[in-house]
Amino acid sequence: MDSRDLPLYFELFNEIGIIEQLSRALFEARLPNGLLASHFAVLNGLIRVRDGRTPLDLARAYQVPKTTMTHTLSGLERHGLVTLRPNPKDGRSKCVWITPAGRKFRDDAVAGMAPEMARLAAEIPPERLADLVPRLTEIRRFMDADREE
Amino acid sequence: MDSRDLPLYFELFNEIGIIEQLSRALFEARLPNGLLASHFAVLNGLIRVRDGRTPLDLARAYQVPKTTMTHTLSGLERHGLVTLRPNPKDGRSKCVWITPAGRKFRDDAVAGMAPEMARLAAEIPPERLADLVPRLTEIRRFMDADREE
DNA sequence: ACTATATAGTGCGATATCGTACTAAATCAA
DNA sequence: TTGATTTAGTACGATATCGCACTATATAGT
Repeated sequence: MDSRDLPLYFELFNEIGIIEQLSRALFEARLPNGLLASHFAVLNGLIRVRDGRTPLDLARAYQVPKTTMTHTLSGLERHGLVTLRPNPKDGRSKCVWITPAGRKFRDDAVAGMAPEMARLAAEIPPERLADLVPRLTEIRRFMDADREE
Repeated sequence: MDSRDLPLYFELFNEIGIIEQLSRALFEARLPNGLLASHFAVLNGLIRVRDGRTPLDLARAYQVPKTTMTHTLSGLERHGLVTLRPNPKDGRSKCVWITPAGRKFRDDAVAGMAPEMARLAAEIPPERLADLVPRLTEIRRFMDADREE
């Protein structure tokens, strides 16, 4: 790699970091009481992929230490948004199930974000994202795979 | 906005969130002792833009509460990487200056990341970023401006 | 000038994140 | 089968992040 290209890669991650911070702030401003983006992300994954997965599966999916996932799940359970049951296939493990309240909470959060997304869409139309998102996915996939070596 | 476009925007922020997490982990793995990405980011900004700015300026630049910036700066000062001096133009305020040690620390961190960036560059060549980064910048600028209303 | 308001930084408490170490259960090795 | 190793989850402690409230200084209104 030409060393003159290095700043470009730093700039990429810099922009991504700032957007992440802004989007998280935007998001959390619409979530009630003690619930954060991390809680929403887990609920969202339980619906988008499937529920019944183990805490460790979820920790790997979200790239967080398992202790962090334990903490996040305990918060979700305290709010009645998920239930933890023993894993019938492994006595050490548990399975995470989303509750009706959890599903409603997630749907409401998504609906609440729609106006914000519409404001962004007015500036950046979907056609421009159709090209952008796959490129980010490509980068994410590579980094995710690269990490495991 | 067509409601069918909504998932695309969620996917955008989802990808950005994951990449941010992976890049931060990659980055912090290369930083010594008690120093995190937040510390590096501040040092980097003091060099990229200029030093001598106030803590509040920095807090705004990085979209963090001023209490968080106070904490981050105290950590940097404890490690001798920045110095805080009274602001000659405002008795309530201070100015943040990077030290030679801080400059060296930042340069070393950048150099240490070069191999990681090179691995990414082997997969995603700079030509593809040349187009990607400005688009992210556009989104970031809009969100940043939108936030202040 | 004097008062009211706004602003810069910090102390403090609450919660989040994460590393280390531990327990219990599963798997592997012989 | 038995003992060693691996794995799932958690308890605990350290630090990060952030909101609230406070002090000191600056600015605006009169």
